[in-house]
Amino acid sequence: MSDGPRLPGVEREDEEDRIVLHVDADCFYASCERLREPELEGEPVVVGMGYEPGETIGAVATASYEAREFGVESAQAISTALERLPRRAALEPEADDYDPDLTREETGFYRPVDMDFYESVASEVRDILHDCADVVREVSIDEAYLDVTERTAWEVADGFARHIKDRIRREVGVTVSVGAAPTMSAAKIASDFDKPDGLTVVKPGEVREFLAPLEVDLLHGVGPVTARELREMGLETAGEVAETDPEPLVERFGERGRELYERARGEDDRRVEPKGDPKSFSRESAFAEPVSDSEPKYEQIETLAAAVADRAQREGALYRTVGVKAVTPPYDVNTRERSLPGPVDDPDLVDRIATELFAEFEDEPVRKVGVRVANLEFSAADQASLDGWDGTESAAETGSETDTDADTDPSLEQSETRGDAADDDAASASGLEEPSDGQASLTDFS
DNA sequence: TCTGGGGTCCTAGGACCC
DNA sequence: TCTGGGGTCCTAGGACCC
Repeated sequence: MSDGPRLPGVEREDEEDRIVLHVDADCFYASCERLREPELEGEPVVVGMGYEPGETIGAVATASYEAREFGVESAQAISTALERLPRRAALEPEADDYDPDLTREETGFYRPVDMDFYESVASEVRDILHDCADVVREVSIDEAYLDVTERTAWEVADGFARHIKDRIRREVGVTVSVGAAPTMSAAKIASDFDKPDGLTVVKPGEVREFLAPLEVDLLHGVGPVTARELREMGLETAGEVAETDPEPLVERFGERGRELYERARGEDDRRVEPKGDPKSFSRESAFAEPVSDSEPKYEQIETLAAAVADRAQREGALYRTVGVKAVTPPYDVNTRERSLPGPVDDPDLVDRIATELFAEFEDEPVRKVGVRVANLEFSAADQASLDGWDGTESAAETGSETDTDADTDPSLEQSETRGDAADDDAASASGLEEPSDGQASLTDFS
């Protein structure tokens, strides 16, 4: 990095010359399905979340480009997708949805999401990315930023990106689109510019020009709401945003407005950094139709609470906040949450708090419920070493069914920390956290 | 688009503290 | 008893992303 003397007054040396790649797999889930079912090559493929073969419930997670031609879109209800693109199986007379008028050409293949499989494919892609860059930020299962400043130069950046694309295609069998630019935000847009199997290089000095003609909603962070408001302000393209007076933007959108203005001008000084620890874990699930009875709702809450707590345990996370979500018709999202005085790892507590928080909605029609833990702390390593005197590694190994007895695992031990508390929840699970309010009683660890 | 699931970040008001 | 200003934490909601 510091290869050579720096002229006084010429700072931002390292801001000038980053080479950032954004690598984005093309309709990743559908590509994965084709890996194990090569017959799907060239055919319309729809991967549905919550979809079961033969059913019409769920939503489109990914549609192959062939399927998109029929108007099938991501996030669409499967029922809608099926109207636009019936499934190939409907050609068979014995199928429930058999339709004698259908032709092969107007049908496609529907598959349920199989995250475990996609994860295994993604990890092969990841290995290649880490092999090709010093810093990789994984954004999602099918998307990552790479800082390749030390690996290539602008003159040959397209060859370098091509090399990565080729390796992934050869070694894994899926195609990716790559954008190269001096900033993360421009690289992101560049990777989207020429999908699928695209490669777009935007060199320093070309960023403004590249962005200028793009519609505002192509900017990262501009969704339907912001796009509409920008249009109301007379701003249709990134170029128009770049040239406008930023003050009204800041007034209307706050900090985001400033960011929007800068990104439209190609200004983005974020470094590519590895992703840090997660901030929250959540699980949610929708009912087939709004449910008014309290029973099934509480049952779901309990299931989700257990799943979330289990996830946190497996990941070695303590949490200080437990929350629930209740989506009521037509589509009102209600959230409730409660924070504890200290971080805990306590599945029973998650269940109890979630149940209490949800009570408010027990008589209302609810179409979707969720449970969340947040304010996470990852002290698993410390905890293992401190708790480890008894040889057990962590609470993760103990089934929550069996360890109602706090003695079985010190990390689950609870202590009263507040006389007043309507929540005797007010407990800290480990002696690791020195409670800021100087609660005693947690020091009885040794 | 009548709506699936898992996340992130920002904002705004109120409580509480100094 | 009235009153200032600043900071932090908590909660609820909203927009957005994949």
